[in-house]
Amino acid sequence: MGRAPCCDKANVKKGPWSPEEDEKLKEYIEKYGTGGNWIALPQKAGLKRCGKSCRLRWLNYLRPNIKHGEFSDDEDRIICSLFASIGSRWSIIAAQLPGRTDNDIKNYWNTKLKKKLIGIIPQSQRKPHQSNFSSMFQTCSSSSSPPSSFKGSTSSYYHPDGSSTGPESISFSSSLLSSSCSTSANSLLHQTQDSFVGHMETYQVNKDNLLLFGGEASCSSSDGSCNNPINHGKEAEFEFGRGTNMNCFYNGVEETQKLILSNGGSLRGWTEKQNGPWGENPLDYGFEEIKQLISTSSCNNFLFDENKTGERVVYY
DNA sequence: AACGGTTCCAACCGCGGGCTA
DNA sequence: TTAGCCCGCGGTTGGAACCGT
Repeated sequence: MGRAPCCDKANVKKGPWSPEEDEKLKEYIEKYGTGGNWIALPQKAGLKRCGKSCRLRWLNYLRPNIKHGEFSDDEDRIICSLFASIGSRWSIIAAQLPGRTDNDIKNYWNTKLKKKLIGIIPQSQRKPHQSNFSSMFQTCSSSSSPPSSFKGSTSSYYHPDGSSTGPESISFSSSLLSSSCSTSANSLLHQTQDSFVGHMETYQVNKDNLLLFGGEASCSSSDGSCNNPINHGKEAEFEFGRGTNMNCFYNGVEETQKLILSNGGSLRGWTEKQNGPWGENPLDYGFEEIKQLISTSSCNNFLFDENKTGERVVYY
């Protein structure tokens, strides 16, 4: 059973916006704001448009400080590295590029940037698709030697049938420490992804506000954030992906935490979500393939060095 | 100039998730 | 707990603009 339509489709205008409609919408929002209700807005503003259409028009075109036109090399690099890091999460990528909208970036990627990358290396040099645990972490070519806290260990893995294996060890790439990454790479170390779920036995927050796994604390997450991480002594449910940070909430205030697995830190229950952004091709070219293209292209400030990362792959 | 193919981007669509009653 | 509502996201599409012949 499908959901009810958001508006009366027979009585709403579709297609390109006229300057008059733009003016009406802009004027209304500048005067009254959105009121937190896009569905009711078009009627109040005297527009025969769907609320979603109004929202899109405002966000992608009318709102102040929207940047149109050519993307700079820096923006290209950020998009490349973020795509390699988190896939087609356009809203997250857009958040790193002031003035750009997710739609803009999506279009730019699909029409230009991807082709640019694909044109860079010949087909014969491209690897077949693969899904690799290590791909969840970005590495930096400029990194210094990794500190001891780069290695984590798992107490066990569990499977959908309830069985478990282990212990196993996982080593993580040096990019887990943002200090070893380039400035541009740092800018993308922001958003946690949701394609790996797991269970962290313990962690702690050190004086530098870094989350150190292997200490005493707890973290709970189902969406890439963890709640009440300050509570100690409990195991932590978490979910995170290719980002290196976890978004946590302290008394309702979101903070981004850098994620470091320390020696003795305990991970268990790694599962890779089926049909997640890493399990399927985000575009005609697979994520891994695009990533490889990026790693061998002009975006190579953000190299993915598979040799420095763990090789453990856990599948259903 | 005319035509057909391609590119680009604004806009649409459906879905998932959060919120609330 | 559940159902309804809305928002925001990512994928897709339609058509205008552009380009080559």
